[in-house]
Amino acid sequence: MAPDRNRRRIPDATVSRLPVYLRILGEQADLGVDSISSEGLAELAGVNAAKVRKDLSYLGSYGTRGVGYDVGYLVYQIRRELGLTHDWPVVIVGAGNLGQALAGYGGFGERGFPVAGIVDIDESKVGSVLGGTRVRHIDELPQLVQTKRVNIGVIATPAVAAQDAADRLVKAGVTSILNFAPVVLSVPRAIEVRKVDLAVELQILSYHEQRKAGGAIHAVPGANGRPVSA
Amino acid sequence: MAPDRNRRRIPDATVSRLPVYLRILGEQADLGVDSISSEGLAELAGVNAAKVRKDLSYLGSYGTRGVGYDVGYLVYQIRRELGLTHDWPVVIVGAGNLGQALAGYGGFGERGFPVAGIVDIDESKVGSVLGGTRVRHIDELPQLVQTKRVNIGVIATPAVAAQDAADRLVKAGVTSILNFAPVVLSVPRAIEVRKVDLAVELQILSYHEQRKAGGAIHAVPGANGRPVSA
DNA sequence: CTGGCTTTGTGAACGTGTGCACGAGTGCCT
DNA sequence: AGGCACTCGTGCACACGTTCACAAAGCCAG
Repeated sequence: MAPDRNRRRIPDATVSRLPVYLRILGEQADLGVDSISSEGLAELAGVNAAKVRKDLSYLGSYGTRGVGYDVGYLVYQIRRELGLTHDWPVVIVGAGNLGQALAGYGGFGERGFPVAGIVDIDESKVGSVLGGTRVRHIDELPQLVQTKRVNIGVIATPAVAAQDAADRLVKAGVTSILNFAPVVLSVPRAIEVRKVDLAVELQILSYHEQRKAGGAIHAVPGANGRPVSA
Repeated sequence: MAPDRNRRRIPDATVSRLPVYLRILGEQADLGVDSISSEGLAELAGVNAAKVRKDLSYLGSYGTRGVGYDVGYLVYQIRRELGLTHDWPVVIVGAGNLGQALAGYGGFGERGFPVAGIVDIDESKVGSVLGGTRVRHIDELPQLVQTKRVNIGVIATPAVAAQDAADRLVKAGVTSILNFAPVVLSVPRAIEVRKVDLAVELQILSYHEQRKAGGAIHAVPGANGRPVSA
């Protein structure tokens, strides 16, 4: 056994599943479960057991053959790998509907992502208080990012304002962005961007619905074959 | 059956990109652009040009060599393939922070997913009006789904209530679910589920942040293996 | 201590997705 | 009319992700 194998370079697909394992393991720990098999974890996570084992193997060999994984230790290792050993304050840009909901949603702070601040470009929104945080003007962004050591920015602006928000975030020193606006952001290579687009998700569901209905759309009685395009 | 149907079976990865192309094409159309090359579209979508061409080829050969794609026609074809030729009313379960934001966010209706209704299990929330829609009690869900012909349900409840919400949606006849709660839902195979988990997204960003910092820090003593006997 | 049972960790096969490179059409210009 | 510049559509090779299958490793009973 090499003392420290190259545990680096975890596949993207695995990284996106680790948070799911982490949440489940936390729940199990709360239930008093202190050991879990790859199969048990797989069932709870809704994935294949071999996938769980391979995913966890990227962290190192933390399981015990014939027994399973120690829940507490695994939680610790995953948290370590995901960088969740300390909080990551986030700044929200945009105090509209979504920004308000995000700020009001307590889940962020609980999970290690406290809202360091909310900013908006609209003067009329500045000063109001959302989820215990006062809305500040976007010009205060650089100062906010620096004093609170914020690395992660959340864009909750309308589409047209999103690129400007991104530019400001990057300029202020943020290096990761979670973007809720339906736009493709243009940012320097070094900036990590993740996008959450509700319309896209719904349209994907629409595709599958359309597919199910594909043969027999109830709304078109008597019409056989495909509709004639005008 | 029409032989035309054989061409169906679009890869998942492509399906998830079509909405992005669609949005961009719509914007271009509004700008008066009536023809676009795969390279132009690729740039706007932030992807590879060959990927765009391959993606669009699954819809059929709707481009013109030497010229590009007719924007209007492509919009029509993508909308058709995604099943966006008519509206898909959605029902939102959970009138908390997120449910309110979703209902208040007008973007749904605009993009063809009007909010047919919002339901909550909490009597005290029933009756209030969000985004022009009155909150109803969850017991009215089956009736709502049937009268408004809803196929898509959105779960915006706390985690503990999500599975129950899913069960009710399925029972009411919904066949696609967009889940915002951080739980793995258990539903019949035929039900399409998509999950949006903000904490997961943030944790993925955290991983990358940790990684960036990781190279410099690297100050973990005794990182080799775990203690032999517990 | 030995044998049997359980579960991990991983090599290998398979499937999906990506990107290059180039043939095949298409329109424009001379 | 013919050549040329341009761009699509796609075969192919490679990268990535998933799943199977099994040896290695640990635990327990007797």
